[in-house]
Amino acid sequence: MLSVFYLYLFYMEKIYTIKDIAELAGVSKGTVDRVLHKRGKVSEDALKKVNEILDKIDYQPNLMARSLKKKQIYSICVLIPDSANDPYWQPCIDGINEAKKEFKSFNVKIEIFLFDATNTSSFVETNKNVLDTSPDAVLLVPLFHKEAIEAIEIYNSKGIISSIFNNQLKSSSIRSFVGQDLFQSGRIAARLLDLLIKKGTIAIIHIDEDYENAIHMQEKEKGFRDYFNNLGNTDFEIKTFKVKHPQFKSTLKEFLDENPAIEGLFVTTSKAYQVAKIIAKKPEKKIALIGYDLLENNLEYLNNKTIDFLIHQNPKRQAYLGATNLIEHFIFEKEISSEILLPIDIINTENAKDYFL
Amino acid sequence: MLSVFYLYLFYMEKIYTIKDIAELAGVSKGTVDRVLHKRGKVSEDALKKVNEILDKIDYQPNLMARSLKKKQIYSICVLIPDSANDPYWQPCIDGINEAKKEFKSFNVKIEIFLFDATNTSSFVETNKNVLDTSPDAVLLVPLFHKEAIEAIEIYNSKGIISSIFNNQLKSSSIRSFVGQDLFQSGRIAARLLDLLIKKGTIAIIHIDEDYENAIHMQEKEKGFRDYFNNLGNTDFEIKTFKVKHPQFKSTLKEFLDENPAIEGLFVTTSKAYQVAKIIAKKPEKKIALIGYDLLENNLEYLNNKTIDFLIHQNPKRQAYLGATNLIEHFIFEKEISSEILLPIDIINTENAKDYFL
DNA sequence: TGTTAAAATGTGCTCGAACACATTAAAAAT
DNA sequence: ATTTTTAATGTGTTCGAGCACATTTTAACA
Repeated sequence: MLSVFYLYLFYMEKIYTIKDIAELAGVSKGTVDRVLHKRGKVSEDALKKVNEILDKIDYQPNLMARSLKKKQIYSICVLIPDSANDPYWQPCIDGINEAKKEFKSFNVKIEIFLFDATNTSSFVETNKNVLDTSPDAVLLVPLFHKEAIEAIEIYNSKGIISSIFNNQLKSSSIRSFVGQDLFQSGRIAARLLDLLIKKGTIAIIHIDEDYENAIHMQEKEKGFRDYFNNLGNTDFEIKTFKVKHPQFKSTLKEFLDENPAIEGLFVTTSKAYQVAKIIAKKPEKKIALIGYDLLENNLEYLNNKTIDFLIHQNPKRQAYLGATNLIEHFIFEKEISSEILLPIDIINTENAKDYFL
Repeated sequence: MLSVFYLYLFYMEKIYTIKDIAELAGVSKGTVDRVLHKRGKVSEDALKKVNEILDKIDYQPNLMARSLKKKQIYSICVLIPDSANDPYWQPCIDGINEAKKEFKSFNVKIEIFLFDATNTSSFVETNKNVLDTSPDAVLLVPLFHKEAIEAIEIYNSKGIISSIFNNQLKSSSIRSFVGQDLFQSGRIAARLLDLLIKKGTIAIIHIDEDYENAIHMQEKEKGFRDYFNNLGNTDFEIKTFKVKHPQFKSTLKEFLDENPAIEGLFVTTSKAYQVAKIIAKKPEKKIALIGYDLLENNLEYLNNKTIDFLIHQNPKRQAYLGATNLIEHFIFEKEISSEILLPIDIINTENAKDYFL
């Protein structure tokens, strides 16, 4: 019964055009256009008549017609670390290419610029190259704090929109950040270990890279400790272990030998496989291990159950959303979301392959 | 150096129009149009000339212009169970509305039809109503096997595209399915329990509803058992416990009392909270509990740690992807993906809120 | 060869928004 | 009162694809 009425409304929902408004207001479409775009040269009388109509109806400009007319091509440059040095970044490139493909028939050009993640000057240089193309927006991974801020300030002064993803960075010149809540991410790891083991020592392992991971690791540790602090008195002891790459193997072995009570490990970077390699050789005792990112190496140890869980930072989706946020701003005049926080995916042996979309 | 060359290519990448092709081939745009749309009435000579050009260039029709011209409004009807009876379905409605909003400026009208999940004839009736609007496509949750097949056959005979989501259903008339791999979903639950407990009895609990969950539950059980079978000889014993709603409480209590060795429970439907309510009253022993879906009730018991993990079936995204798959077919002429399997999200206390996007 | 039918090709308008340009009305200056 | 200036309003073209219709070319037949 009622559905007939709704059906009626459904089909009645008129889509108004500028011409419709002009006729309703008794003016020409030129005048309506001037009102809509506040171009002036409209008498008070005409302005009132048009606004009265606009108040009454819900005018939605036809975006097809608009972007057909506006021949402007928006250009977006994306700066990502070269995946040759670190496979973590490959999904980002895939994500950008997906966005590119999806919007290929629209007036946007997206270009990827790769830089060397181990080399600050490569980052600076690449930003210079990007600037030379004078794009409308830049999406970048701000690996190098100081240099990123500098680059973003320059973009901002030239009216170029900058968005970042993967790494958080505070600056009023940044229009958008896409990433994860790292504090929460640490809490998730803590909750998982809390379920896996009941007592003993847990170590937070920071494997530092050549480039800046400090903020990442600190936030994760804070969240991790926060979880156990809020638990109240438990049978857990939590230690932090920092290590740089070269002497990594021997020092970690030492650390484990010195702390026989260790029952669980939380590796705050994507290098859990390096830890797994070591503890896999100690089959006398199963140590719970949690790490980050679906790298080949990590998956290998996940599948042989040396790693219990991996936390997925979803770099592909981060890059994709960073790009589409900008694209949709340009072609659909959407607001740019200032912060997009992705869900933090928990991965085990069985759902790992699902996340390679 | 090299980048200058790429830059050049980048800006040179010409976007061809039908007019361009016509000029290049030395024919009129009408002829090009006939070739592109295989409308016939083209001489072999002209066909060859146009195809030669088309082979050389990468012609991408301007979708703005196309959808501006084609005033046809595609209509898609979506059939979802009413969330008044089962809150599981509310996110589906949200997902459809999101798709609706996203594509509101395009020539698509999406209408949601709700039916009563506990009532077969409501489903049949709603399908009749949908048929009366003669839509271009139907997206439905095929809760009732036989009736769904029948409805889909009718749609097919009228040239209406049908897609399904949430429940798998085999029929050659179905163009698309969006859902999860339920077998794998069972394996994930198994892996989680394998990590939570080392030995003892594990029960698979099927809480049957009035409507058809049978295939769902069977597949999940198969996957669950498959995981443990492949583990080889373990200290686990796996039991299955089926129960219908009315006598639920007492029979489950009985079952637990009769099986004191039970260490873990896997509830194959979204009713884990009902089990949690019972075991929460037995604090003398922590029983590991895994269930499905982020319902209010489930989250409550997840947060007080009676439920250890929930598996997220992502109904919102299922509905959203089901809709966009069809929408993009109509407006961008994309191929309809015949099967979209969503990742199976593992939820604990800490990442639960992330999944309410 | 001339006439007609059929096939092939080309032309021109439309969709809605944007904007340049033409036209008209009102105000200011002579 | 008439011209000039300025403000206000209207008209018409463009974007690219799609399609109806007009026109031309070729084939068929008397």
